[in-house]
Amino acid sequence: MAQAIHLHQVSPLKASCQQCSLSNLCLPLAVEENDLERLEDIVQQGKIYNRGEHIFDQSTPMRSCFAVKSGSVKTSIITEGGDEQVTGFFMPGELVGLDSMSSDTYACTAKALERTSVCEFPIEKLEELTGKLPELQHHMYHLLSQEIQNSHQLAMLLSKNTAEERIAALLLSLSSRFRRRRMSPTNFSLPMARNDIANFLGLAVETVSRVFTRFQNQGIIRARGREVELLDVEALQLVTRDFARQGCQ
Amino acid sequence: MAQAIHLHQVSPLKASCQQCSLSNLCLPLAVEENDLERLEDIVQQGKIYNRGEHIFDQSTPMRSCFAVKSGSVKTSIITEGGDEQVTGFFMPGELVGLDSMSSDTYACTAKALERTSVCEFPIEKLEELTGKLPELQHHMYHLLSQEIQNSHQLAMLLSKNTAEERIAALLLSLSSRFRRRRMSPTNFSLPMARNDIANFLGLAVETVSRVFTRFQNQGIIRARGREVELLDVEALQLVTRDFARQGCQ
DNA sequence: CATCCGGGTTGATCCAAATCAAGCATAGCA
DNA sequence: TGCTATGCTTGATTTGGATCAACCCGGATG
Repeated sequence: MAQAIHLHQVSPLKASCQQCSLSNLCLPLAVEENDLERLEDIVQQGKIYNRGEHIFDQSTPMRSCFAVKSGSVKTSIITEGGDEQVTGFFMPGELVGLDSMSSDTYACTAKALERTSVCEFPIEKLEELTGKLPELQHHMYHLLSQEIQNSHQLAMLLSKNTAEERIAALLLSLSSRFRRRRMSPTNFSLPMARNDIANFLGLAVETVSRVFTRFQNQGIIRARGREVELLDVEALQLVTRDFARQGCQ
Repeated sequence: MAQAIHLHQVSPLKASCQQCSLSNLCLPLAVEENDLERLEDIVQQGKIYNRGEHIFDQSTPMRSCFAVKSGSVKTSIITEGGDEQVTGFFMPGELVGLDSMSSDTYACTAKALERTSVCEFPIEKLEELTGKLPELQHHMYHLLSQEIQNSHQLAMLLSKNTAEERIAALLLSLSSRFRRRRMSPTNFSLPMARNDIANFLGLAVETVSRVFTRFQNQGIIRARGREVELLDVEALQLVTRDFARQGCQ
């Protein structure tokens, strides 16, 4: 292990949540400054995964959840039939594996969409720590419930909205997540393939492609491969809202 | 300690999880016998709601989550446009409100589908207690993650499955939940209207109706209004294909 | 008792998106 | 340099379920 080489040095494996630029998005935000090292004690920081590598696999023993440090992660369920259902995309500062929290085995597979580094939180130690730090416990509950809400939101998108609305919603979601990280909310590169977008949104790849070009022709976005520029955010928001309004007619 | 007043009486408000027939499905299952009264201390038991009454409302301050004691509950999100999206049905022994856990306001509205009694767990006290009882905390995490998984399953159903598969899956889910309660898994009455089923599964009412009669003509079920009899469970499982999961515990 | 009304069923028509089918661009590789 | 694989786009055709429309039934109401 290349990492072992570094061990006798200035302990690069010892996490330093304080210095992490994501500390205001990630778990540290819920921890008092003087308790922070207790969190740092249980974290294993800096694991790197290459594009396509699995961080954990569905049905294997659940040991940890993971915070994305850089890169991005896709989670998906594989059915017995071999069908894949993408259940989420995770960006820096976000926690992966919450859907398997306190389960015996992972409920989904997590795969790096690009070169990705993560911080690992062993579940036993995390549970133990949340028992001692009410703020952290509160935050964990909040994250978990948030995840449920997200999923309900997705279900709503899938059951009630058109292809255009779904894609507009995804673009806006990504946009706001980039903004949170102080990156451009209008000019970013999609971490995932069209295929993954289609799967996630319950569409055929062809439909995703068509909607992208339609948006482009309308001057709402500009897209070249995975590079995307949102030219008219208002229009995108309008697309997602129009449908909600139709209920009134 | 106000509850102590009632203790020498017949204690109508004092919860008695021990005697509750659902204790092996509900929160008490995670609590040691000698800690049980700490759980009982924070519960407000026996609230009754009539058909159609709201247990809590979306966007109002989140105070408690609720265990269904008898009857059944429907949760739904209302969009700005007035659209309703049913997010779940809850039966005795199940916890409602987890999607709003540790949020400021409720993320959905919970409505009694019939005359329903619930036990109320004030969220602050519950959080405090889970900090002291690791088993209970573990169970809460488990319930929350389970809820995420259920929602992912629903998303998959909505994005990949046909009308017949969705309805078969719902019937099987209800069936297994009745079985857990030691009730007939093949002969029960639906707590919800066709309308709610349609909304929940992302279908039109007409489609739901058609599928029911189709199943009936195929001899898979017998349905008269809300009364349902599953005549051929194997056939139903076959319809759902790789969607055989969804069992709990 | 007639009426009304919400919930449920059934039939006819239409449409958004899936599917089928090519073709194109880029990257990795021998 | 060409070959293959992979991802993306575009066009033609098909289809599952939505929508529109009518009707039925049973229980509540005046």
